[in-house]
Amino acid sequence: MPAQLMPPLDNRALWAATGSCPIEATMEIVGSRAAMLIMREASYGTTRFDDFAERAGMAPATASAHLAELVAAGLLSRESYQEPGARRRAEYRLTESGVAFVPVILALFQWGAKYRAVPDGLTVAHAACGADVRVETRCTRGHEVPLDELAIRLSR
Amino acid sequence: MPAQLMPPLDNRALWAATGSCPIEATMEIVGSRAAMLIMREASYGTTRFDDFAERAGMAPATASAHLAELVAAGLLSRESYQEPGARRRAEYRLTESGVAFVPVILALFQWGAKYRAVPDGLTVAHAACGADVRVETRCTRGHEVPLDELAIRLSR
DNA sequence: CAGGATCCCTAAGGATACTG
DNA sequence: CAGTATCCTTAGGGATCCTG
Repeated sequence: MPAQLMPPLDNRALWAATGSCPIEATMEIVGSRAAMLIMREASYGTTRFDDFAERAGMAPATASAHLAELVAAGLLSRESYQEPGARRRAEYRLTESGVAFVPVILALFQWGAKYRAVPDGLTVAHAACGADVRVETRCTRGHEVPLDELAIRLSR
Repeated sequence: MPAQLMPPLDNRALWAATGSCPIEATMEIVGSRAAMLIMREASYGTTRFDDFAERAGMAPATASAHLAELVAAGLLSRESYQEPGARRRAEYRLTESGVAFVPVILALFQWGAKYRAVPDGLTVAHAACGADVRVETRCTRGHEVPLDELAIRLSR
């Protein structure tokens, strides 16, 4: 039905020219289910160790390992802080590159909501105006780009 | 630095209300590196078995297993065809839901290109006008939504 | 609360070889 | 070309228990 997306090309020639594939590089960091769920939680505002483990439904050891990896990869920051009179706590927050990762989460969310999850489920909204949010593919000239009009190329 | 994204909330209450998390549901299908790379290839226009295995750099058995899974999940279609005088071939193409998955690929691409891969690497362009393409978060009223103004909610 | 240590176990996936 | 079959290794990740 959808004819074809982009002319067939030999990607390996392209990857060879640049040294690495951005998608593969990304998948090396968040390619596991656990890492992606941690990023989901962080995107929802979770900051505490136990909350990550509990809400993402994983063992503390798993949460620990993946939180450390994501901190090392620069997507999360770990700061320990202490409110006066309380004990020390650690908190994990999205860094700038972590925030930049949110569109990935959103794209996964959007696809799953449409093709996998129950209808009338969750939506993501623009807090300021209340309207639903979706990810769009748009070019720098402002056109919304149909998915069959994408072309990959070397930028130089 | 990026303060926080969305007010902290207990997602489990939300997931319980709807039955499943769209992101988890999506990760069950394409949560493995191999499956995602197959989707990358399909998005680039690869259609033949051997090309998938070779370009995604995986053993034929692995390619076989994941192609079958993705066909079963409805993201790819498998058709065998026969050009007159030639032998039968099988070809895998994106279905409608497979095309809808492209923004995920694009978001991963965009993040990796910015934070992981070499600069001056690959870009994705709008074939019709030549300008670079990126994924944007935009609400239905047309605002481009800063990532710290997203709010998740139950749609009913 | 925020983990570290240990154990175990299964599934993902590479390598190699073979077939219609 | 489009796979199947077999073997084998590793990493992901659950369960449990312990600690500052």
